[in-house]
Order: sequence, then C-alpha cells, then structure tokens
Amino acid sequence: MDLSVGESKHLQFSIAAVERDTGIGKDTLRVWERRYGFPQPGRDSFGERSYPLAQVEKLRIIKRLLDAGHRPGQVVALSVEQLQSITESLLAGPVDLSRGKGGVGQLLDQAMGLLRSHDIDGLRSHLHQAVASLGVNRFVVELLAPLNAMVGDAWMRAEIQVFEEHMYTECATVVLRQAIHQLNSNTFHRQPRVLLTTFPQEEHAMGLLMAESLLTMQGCHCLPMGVKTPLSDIAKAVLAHQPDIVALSFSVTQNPNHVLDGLAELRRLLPAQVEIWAGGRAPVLQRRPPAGVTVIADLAQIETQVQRWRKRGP
Amino acid sequence: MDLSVGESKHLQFSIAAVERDTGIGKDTLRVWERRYGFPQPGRDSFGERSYPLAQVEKLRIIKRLLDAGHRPGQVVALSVEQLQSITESLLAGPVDLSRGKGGVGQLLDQAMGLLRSHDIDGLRSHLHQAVASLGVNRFVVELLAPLNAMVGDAWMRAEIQVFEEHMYTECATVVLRQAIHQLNSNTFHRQPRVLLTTFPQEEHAMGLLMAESLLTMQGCHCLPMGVKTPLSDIAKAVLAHQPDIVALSFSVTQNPNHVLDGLAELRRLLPAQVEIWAGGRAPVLQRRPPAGVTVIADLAQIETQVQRWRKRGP
DNA sequence: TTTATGCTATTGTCTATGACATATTTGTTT
DNA sequence: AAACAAATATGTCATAGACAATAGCATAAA
Repeated sequence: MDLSVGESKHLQFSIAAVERDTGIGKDTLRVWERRYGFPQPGRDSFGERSYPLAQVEKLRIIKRLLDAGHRPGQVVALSVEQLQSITESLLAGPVDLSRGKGGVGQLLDQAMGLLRSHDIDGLRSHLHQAVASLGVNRFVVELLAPLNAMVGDAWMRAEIQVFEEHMYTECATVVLRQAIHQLNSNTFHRQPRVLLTTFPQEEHAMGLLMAESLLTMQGCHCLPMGVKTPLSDIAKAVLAHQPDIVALSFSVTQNPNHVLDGLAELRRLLPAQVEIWAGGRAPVLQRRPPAGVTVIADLAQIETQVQRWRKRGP
Repeated sequence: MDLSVGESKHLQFSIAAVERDTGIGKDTLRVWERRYGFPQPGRDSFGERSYPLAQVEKLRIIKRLLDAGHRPGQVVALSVEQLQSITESLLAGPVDLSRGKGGVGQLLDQAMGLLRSHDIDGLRSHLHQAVASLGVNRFVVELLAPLNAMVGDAWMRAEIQVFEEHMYTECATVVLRQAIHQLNSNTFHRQPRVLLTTFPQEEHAMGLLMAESLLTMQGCHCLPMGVKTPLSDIAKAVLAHQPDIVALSFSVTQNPNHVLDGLAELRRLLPAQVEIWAGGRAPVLQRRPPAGVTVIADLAQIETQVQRWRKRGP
C-alpha cells in the first residue's frame, strides 16, 4: 500500500521523511517542538508524529534562512508571513548577477522557460548549443551554475515538481558529460591529478561534474569517483591512485557539523602533501573554513587555485 | 583541544562518525549494543560512546553480510574469524558464467584485470574500444551486463574495495553515456516514447542506462528521469510527457514487497494504455510477475518487446 | 511437490525527557 | 573601541521502553 516511505496519500509526513526532505535531524525536530512550539505535528493512529505538508514547507523556508545565517530562536517560532518578509529582504540584497553579462541572462531565462514548459528535448539542444557558443568555461560558470541555483531555489520553495527537477538534472548531466568527454581527447601526462567525490551523505553529483569540467579545462587529470564515498575509502583511493588533490563537493542541505567533522577527519587520514579542496554551496564552508582545507568559494576560483598549485610546484 | 566530534587522535570514533562510515544508524548501533552485546564502545570523558577502529572495521564486515542477506541476530555477535569464514563461504558459491561466448570472455577478463590493477584510464579506453568493435548492443548485453554482475559479486565477497567499485561505476557510466549520445544524433519522431526511472529506494542508475542504450538502439524516444522518483511524481511526469511506456529498473537488493506493491500502485495511478515495463535483477519479478506489468527478464528481451509494441500499434 | 495462510521472533525506528559541550550573544571592564 | 567574562542558545548524546514491519517457519490446502 503506502510504500513511499513516510509520505502518505494525504500529504502527511513521518519524522524520517521530514528529515530527508528538509535536512533537519530528527533530534533537532523534536527539540524545536519542545522549545519553540514549532513544528507541531499531529499524531497518527500509532502515536507517532505526522507532519502536514504546510509545516514541512514552512520548515523548508526556515532551513533556507538558517543557511543564510539566521538563528533558530529568531525564526522558528515566526509565522509564514514573517518568514517570507525576511526572505524577501534577503532576496533584495544579493543582486541577480546573471543579467547584463552579455546575452547569458537571456539564455538563462530561455532555459527556465523550456524547463517550465516541459520541453526537455528543447532544453537539451538549447544547452548543447550554449556549450558550443559560450565554450565550456563560460557555459558552466555563467549559465549552468546559476541555472542550478535557480532550479534548487525553485525546488526549495516547491515551485517546481520533483519530476521536473529530475528531468532537468538528467538533461544537464547529459550535456555536461558530453562536454567533458570532448575535452578529454588528449589526456596525457596532465597535472595535477585530482580525485573527485563527495561524502556519504551527499547525493548531488552535479557540482562534482561542473568541477570536473573546469578542472579538465585547466589541464588537470581527473579521477572521478561518483558520490557517497566513505572517508576510509577516500583514503584508500588516495593510496592507490596518488592524486595531488582531493576535491569534494557539498550542497546547501548538508549538515554543517557533519561537513566540518568530516573534513577534519579526512585531513587526518590523508598525507599532508595531498591538498583537500572543498567547494559547493554549503554556507558553513565560508563561515567557518576548516584548517588544512582549501575552500573553493566560487567555481571561477578553480582556475586560480590550479594556477597556485602549479606555481607552488609538486 | 581538537577533540571535535568525530575521531580522536587514537583512532576512536564518535557514534556520529560510525554512522557516517558504516551507514548504520545511531539508534541501530545503540540497540545492537543492548541486544547483541556488540559493538561495545568505551566511553570518553563526557560519558559518550567511543568506538575503537577495530570495532568500526568489524561493523563494516557485518554491514556487508547484511547487504548480502544475512540477519543481524545471526552475525552481529560473532567473532571476526567467524564473520570472515562466512564471507569465505559466499565465495565458494556462484560459478563464473562469463566464458565460452565468443571472444567476449577474454574482453571481460581483461576488464577485470584492469580494474584490479587500478588502471582506470586503461579500463575506460578498453571499454570504449569494445563499444566500437562489438557495437552498442553486444557491448551492453555480452560485456557490460556480465561485468556489472562480476563486479557486484566481487564487492559482496569483499574482493574489491568500495572505491574500486565507485571508480568502475563512474568509468562504465562515462562510456555508456557516450555511446548513447552517439546513437542519439537523429532523434526525430521516434516511437515508442519511453520514460525511464526507478522507485525511491533504488539508487543504481546503471541498469537504467543500459536499458536506455538498448531502447535508443531500437529507435525508441527515451525520456530519462534518473533514479529515485516518488510514485506520484512518476504519475505526474506521465501526464506531462505522455509516454507510451514507463520502464523501471530494480536491483537485487530491493525489498520484494516494496517492488510488488509499488508496481501495483503505479499500475493504478497510470492510464491503462501506458505500459509498465519492469526489468533488472530483482528475483521477485520472475517468481511472481505482477498483473498489468511487462517483466523484462533479460536485457535481450528489450528488442523483442519493442517489436511486440510496434506490431500491436499505438 | 508446491503454493497460500497464520503464528512467532526478529529488528529497526519511534517516543519521552534530561544532560551538557560548544557556539553565539550580551554585559562589563579595561 | 577592544577584550574578556557571564549568560543564552542550540544541537547532539544518553537511557529505556514500545511497537510496526519484516522475515522465518510451521501448518493447511491445492
């Protein structure tokens, strides 16, 4: 019957489902309820918490604000209207940096339009064309990354369907992998060697692919390992393949403590001469950069960092 | 000073670190300790569990056996030696089914050899060459599918490391996606339209990609959606994209009841004229084929089924 | 022999409340 | 202002009990 773990037909969510959808841990959800009076889930026939969709959506808004630097005590107890007004004020701040840069803003809007109208084939050829006209570098930095952000935001606000997000991801993946493949024609004796992967909790492969494309552009030798690699296996892979750099990607939803703990532990596991690069949209990386780890705040920084590594010498 | 949550200097792990490294939840770790007497972590100065490295490694062995179908009560309390002897006994079982088919057996062995010697670049070009010489169809059916099975088995028996499996998957994905891309050059007005995805529990994307390549070969119009799509979103996607067929892939590890219930539920959600095709290595599909669902027992059957659909007419 | 049905044991996850280390803010004193 | 101390805020861990879902097994029916 009800197999989609946690979510019943009437849009009620179990605590585990809420943890998955919002990235907020079970313990935290319970303690917020105790301390701030929100969320206030109902109970199902077994006495277990049952979160209505509205509360899950509110939790998603709250999560966004927390990622932006707000503290739980300030925002968890607020009403949806108050939360939205705070969100608005955030949106007013950082200006849309996509417009005005050549015609890329237009390409972005076209892509979003194609996605919204479910024209996946159109979107794919649109993106293919964009790679051809912009080149891989500008395509990734100016078009794909902002587009990802837009789609991610739209998903957080439940403005787009899950299946639309899935199809977008698949589509962008196809185009990006194709671009990487074409760059890879003369792969001989390239430096530095970069091992790419994510931590076990991280499912998003897109950031990794974008990094791979830019690194390959810069003449690096990439060793992609896909997502969700246990730390000890990252260490074993480093032993086997002797990369100069281990590059990790983190999405917004990642638990800050897990990110920092994981990076600290990995730093301990790896030889000192192997650099660790951490990139992605996880806010904690900027706020509290961990020791012994190079934080890549921005995709464009990859170029700079590779040049730094080359100057430093192997 | 740097006692930060995670691993201390003497290779001791916090419960959160163990959860991250083994994939076993905190609650489960505590309840195993209570019920089976293992693991038996020490306590740090704050009274919190502190797992020595040896126990974490034993937990990894246990996790592998659980994935292979053993039950916690049978294995959690055993000694490392006993666990290893069970792992050995897994090794004795299944016979190599790869040999004897033309020269493909040799290609298989070469691929496994390259993987074992960590020559990922060599493996990639080996596979690329195989696509070129065998053609996509034979490459997938005779080489990639058996190779997947071999790697999966080797992983079950702990003959290869997790990171090797990750690198293999990434490598095979690259080659396969490239092959699909080249097939896709003239994608116009193709029939039938096939939507490809998996259920929410299913993470493996490889089966889906193999199916996509064969379907594309047959002249189908593929709408790939990646993995882990909730049932309701599959239904929404069908509404939006009007495919003739929904193709789903299931790996061995899937819970049989979830598979059957999910297929029944999906059948209810979709219009009758939309066919549901279920393929993959999940044994329950052969044993109890669900009503209203076309079971693809074998990759080679895809060709037959497409021909049947075409004859039946849209 | 094989296939359904019901019983029992197993197993993961949920509940509740309390404690406390760490991070952040606030207040006070140079 | 800047620096330090005190006070809050916050996430995570602990204990122990409950129970739904799953799997294994025995029994009955085809």
